[in-house]
Amino acid sequence: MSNDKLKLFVGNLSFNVSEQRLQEIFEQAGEVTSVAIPLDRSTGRKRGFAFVEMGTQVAAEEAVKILNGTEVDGRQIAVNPSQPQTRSRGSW
DNA sequence: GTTGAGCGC
Repeated sequence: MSNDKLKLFVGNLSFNVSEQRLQEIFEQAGEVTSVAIPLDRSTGRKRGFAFVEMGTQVAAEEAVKILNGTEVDGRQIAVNPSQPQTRSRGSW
């Protein structure tokens, strides 16, 4: 079965790569709707991970299977479907 | 170098 969300979590990311770079990479798998690299809200520095949203679910699955383990800037990225945005207490 | 975003007490 394949019932993942359109949101993709990218871990083990190189600090040298940018959202624009990620989008080009993920467009190989399908339609990229959005790319985001969250920064540390305390320091404003990169944490080494990113989020990518695909226009369709099949594209997201293709991204996981094709781009997971892809070497970017000398570092292999980990692509997985993202979990719900675990807010400590703001879900309701 | 791994789950964002408001978040501290």
